[in-house]
Amino acid sequence: MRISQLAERSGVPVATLKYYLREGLVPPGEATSATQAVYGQEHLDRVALVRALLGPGGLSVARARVVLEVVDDDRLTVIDALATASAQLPGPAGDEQPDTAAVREHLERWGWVVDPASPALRDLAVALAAFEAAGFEMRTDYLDRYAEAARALGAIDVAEVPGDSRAGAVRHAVIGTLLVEPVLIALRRLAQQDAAVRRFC
Amino acid sequence: MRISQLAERSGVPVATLKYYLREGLVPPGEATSATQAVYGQEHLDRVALVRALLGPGGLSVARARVVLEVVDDDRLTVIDALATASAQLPGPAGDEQPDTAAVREHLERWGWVVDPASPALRDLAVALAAFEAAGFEMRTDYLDRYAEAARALGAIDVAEVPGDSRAGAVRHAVIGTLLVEPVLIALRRLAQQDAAVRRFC
DNA sequence: CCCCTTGGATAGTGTCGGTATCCAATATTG
DNA sequence: CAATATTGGATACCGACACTATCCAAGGGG
Repeated sequence: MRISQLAERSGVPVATLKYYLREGLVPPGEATSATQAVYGQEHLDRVALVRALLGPGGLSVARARVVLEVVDDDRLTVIDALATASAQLPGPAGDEQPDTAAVREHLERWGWVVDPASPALRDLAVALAAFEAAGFEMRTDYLDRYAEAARALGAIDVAEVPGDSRAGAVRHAVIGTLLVEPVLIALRRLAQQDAAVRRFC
Repeated sequence: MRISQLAERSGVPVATLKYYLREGLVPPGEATSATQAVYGQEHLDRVALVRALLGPGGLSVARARVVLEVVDDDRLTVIDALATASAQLPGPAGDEQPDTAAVREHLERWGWVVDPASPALRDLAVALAAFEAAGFEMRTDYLDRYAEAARALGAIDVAEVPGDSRAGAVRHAVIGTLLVEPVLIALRRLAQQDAAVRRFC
């Protein structure tokens, strides 16, 4: 199909598709001449993925490009791809360099094995600092119960990753991690409402 | 204290404080003359809260203003305040009006009681739609396990809300909901890493 | 043959947080 | 009391970002 058809089927304006092509979020179509290219189902899928990453996923164009490059790179192992990509996932804003000692202590208590350079470590430290800066106290037993729930979630997710193909595994792990986050947030808010109704009504 | 001291102690530039005052995120200080006002500890706390909402909380200035108005409004019940405020919390982007029938079916299966008009309901439907639009399948048993974990989280949170003062309860419920989200996201990513290491290494 | 679409480049738009500047009124200090 | 500094308030400006519009020459289809 040509770009106008790609625009029509994906629901994304031609000008925006050109922008995505320019930014490297969508691979170029197969050129049939200097001013013509054809696009296939793969491009349609890719555009849908890009829209999901930029919209609900909350990624900027620059971060989405890096994530997609990682997903596309066949040389990386699943672990490496996950680590590289997760560094691009949106975390708490700011470029502070928080003290992660307390966080690493928690992880040790839970028996979690993670890369000490992981950006999620920093994200957690920043998130906890922001919580306390806003005037709340993060109690250890509260955090421990949260960690236990998170451990269950992580186990579910990793069990879900297909083991047969590297590309499929990376794609599922990276994109799944990101796009399930809004699902989890919405579920938690609904669960809070249910619990609040039971307690206060 | 005067505005320059407020700026110094909070670490926020004077120009930005003026911006927050203009936008109604921070209440005006007590005017002592036409060109002078004094600020107290309450303002310092408020500025810290605003920074947390705008930064890690991910709220826009406009949404933060509504959330703060709700928290400040003594006439609302805890449930009403939670509902009003949670409508301002950042959900998946976009202004689509998704079909929530499937989501309400899930809730019924889980036995959750929530306001059918809740924005979180819409957020969940949008998040699930985005996940599927990106080419993934959301299996019922996967979602069920996520819901079970979310239920545990919601119960923890609501048990945490102080029952003695309305203002404290609303503040804790609204702000706590929001600021714990980045903590949960970071915990999940760390848990995934741990689980991935155990599976793939 | 001739108009239409295309790829490619470039410039413009709207929003949004945040800054910078200016001003007259008022404190503070010597 | 006078010189200097600070303030509140208004307004203009800024840079980042995700598009969006325009223009152009080169093909392609009828």
